[in-house]
Formats: sequence, C-alpha cells, structure tokens
Amino acid sequence: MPRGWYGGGPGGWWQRQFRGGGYRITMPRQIILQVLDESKRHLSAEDIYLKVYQIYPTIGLTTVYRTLELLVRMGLVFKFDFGDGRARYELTRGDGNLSHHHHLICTNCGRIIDYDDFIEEELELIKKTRQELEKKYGFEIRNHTLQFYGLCKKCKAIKE
Amino acid sequence: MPRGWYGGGPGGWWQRQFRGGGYRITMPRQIILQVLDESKRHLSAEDIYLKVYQIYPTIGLTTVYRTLELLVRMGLVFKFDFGDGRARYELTRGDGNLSHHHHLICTNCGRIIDYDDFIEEELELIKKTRQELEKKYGFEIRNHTLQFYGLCKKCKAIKE
DNA sequence: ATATTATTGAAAATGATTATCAATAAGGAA
DNA sequence: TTCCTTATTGATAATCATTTTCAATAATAT
Repeated sequence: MPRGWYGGGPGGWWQRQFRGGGYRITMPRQIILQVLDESKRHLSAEDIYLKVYQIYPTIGLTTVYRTLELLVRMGLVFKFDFGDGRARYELTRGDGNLSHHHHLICTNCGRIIDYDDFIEEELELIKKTRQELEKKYGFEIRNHTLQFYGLCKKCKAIKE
Repeated sequence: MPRGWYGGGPGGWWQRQFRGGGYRITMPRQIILQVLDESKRHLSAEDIYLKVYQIYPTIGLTTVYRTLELLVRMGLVFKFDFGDGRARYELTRGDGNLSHHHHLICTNCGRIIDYDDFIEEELELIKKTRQELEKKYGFEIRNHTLQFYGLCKKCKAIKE
C-alpha cells in the first residue's frame, strides 16, 4: 500500500500542486504518478512507459517524457544519470530538502543498489557543505547525489 | 606548467602504463592526454576534439571517443554525467582512490563549479561508507561522485 | 453545454555516442 | 634499418535516447 497515495484529501496528494500551477489533471499524468508511486526506484522512461502501457495502452512515449519533465520541474520527481546513457526517475516522496538519493553502480553489469546507511553523519556533512557552498558561491542548493562506482559481488567474483 | 607532465622518466608518466597494457603510443593519444592535462576540468568529447584539432587537424571525433573510453577503462580519466546529455571527462591525476570529483551544477544555466571544501570530513565519511558498503554488499568501490544541484548566483538573482 | 486552450500521440528530427571497414602506422622481428 | 603483423585511425553510416512538430483531443472555466 503506497505511502501517501490515498492521503491528503480526495483525489490524491499531488493534485493540489497541479491545480495551483495551472496544470490539468489528465489520465496519463495520473497513471504515470501511480506507476512511480507503486514502483521500486530508478525507473527509466521506457520502464515507465511499459508499466503505464499495461494500464492505459494508448499512452505515448512522448507523453511519458513530457510528464516526467514536468514532474521534475515541479520537484515531485528526481532525475538521475547513472552513466549508462538513459536517465532514471523516482518520486521525491515529499521529504523536501532531506531526501536521500544514493546508489552503488556496478560499472561492469550496470546493477544498481540503493543504500541509506550512514545517514546521520552524511546529513551532518551535507548540511555543513550546503551552508558553506551557499555562502561561498551564492549557490542555492536544491538537492544532491552521492554515487559509488565499482564492481558488484558477482562481477568481482567473475573477474577473479 | 602541468603537474607531472614531464615527470616520471622520458616520454611521459602514462606511457609505461600504455606499454604494459599492450596499447600503442600514437600521436592522437598523446595529444588527447596533453589536452586533458593542460585543460581545466570537465571537458566534453567535443571540447576535447576541438582543442586537439588545433594541434592535430586530422584527428577524428571517433578517435576522441575511443581514446577516452580506453583512458576511462585504464583508470586515467573519469567520466561524469551532469544531466545535460553529454558526458564530461577529466584526468584522474593519479591520487588513486582519494581523488575528489565534486561539482555544483546549476540546473538553470548549466554552469558547473568545482569545489574541494570539507575534504577532511568528507574523506572520513567516504572511508566509513566505503568500508560498510564493501562489507554489506560485497561491492568493490572504485570511486564516487558527490554533486549538488541548484541555482547559481546569477540565475538566483534573475528568478527573484 | 460551450469555448478556450493545455495536452496528447504519431511521426519526424535531433544530437551524442557507437559500429563498420578499408587504409594507415606502431612496434617487434629479422 | 626494413619488413610484418596487427592495433589504430578516421570517414561514414548506424543506433538510441530524447525533443520537436503539429493536427486532433479533452480538461476546465464560463
């Protein structure tokens, strides 16, 4: 049961933000949000397209791209680049400035692992860094990514 | 005067590694390395192509891509993705496992700022995280990136 | 219910990167 | 040094994710 999907009043938690921005609430948009909400993380545009297609077969890939762009602009979705040539998307989940978006990426097989260990120390460091950078460069930080590249267990075993 | 370019014996510091790997030392490769060494950071493949072209006009873009791929595979160069659709490259500079590759990226104008503040705390955190991740997931970490996204001074001013 | 206009989806366009392949040149052997 | 083997090169074509175009459609305000 996805967190927050039914909460926040009738019609879904994000609809308020849509109406406020002058955006229309359409079937494709509802279903894309639903798929993002029900899914594991880091889906590619095509992954999302295929899942939406199951529910709403007249969907077009173009619409998926356009909707994702909108959602990123609205801050509801994060866009990642893992270096394999396709972008990945995941819901922001509403924690605002303190969401974590950290991954281990196997440079051999492309496997991606999420992790959320060492959050406290990390938050501390990020907070300090953020303040320092805002002061020093006048940069307003909206979010950050921390990614580790290397070999996953399997690929390490194979290479030995 | 680029650090290390003339050091490490006759012919350049990286030539040993090339010969050891069975790779040939060619003019295009030499000049691409030279350009990377003399340049500021995070160049795109086309940036590199244009700079090499000044010195060696028969260079082909294909060769630039192929050479960069080789250099990344050899660990001499890092490849970054800032989310603007083109990869960026920069020399590893030989610090091995402790190089820093951190950027502030303006999501409005694409400006990229390097930073290296808070290195000590960060190294500490990275070291702990690395150990933990290697133990927990059997992942062998080769390197990492930390990137901040937001609005640079100028874009912030414009949006106000 | 109707008018307005944001949104959609198919198809074509774009732009970065990769594959193909004949010609060339690096480095070892004679 | 000269010859041979084969890695490397560069022009061209191909690929693949993402964008643009544009007429048709549908969401909202009136």
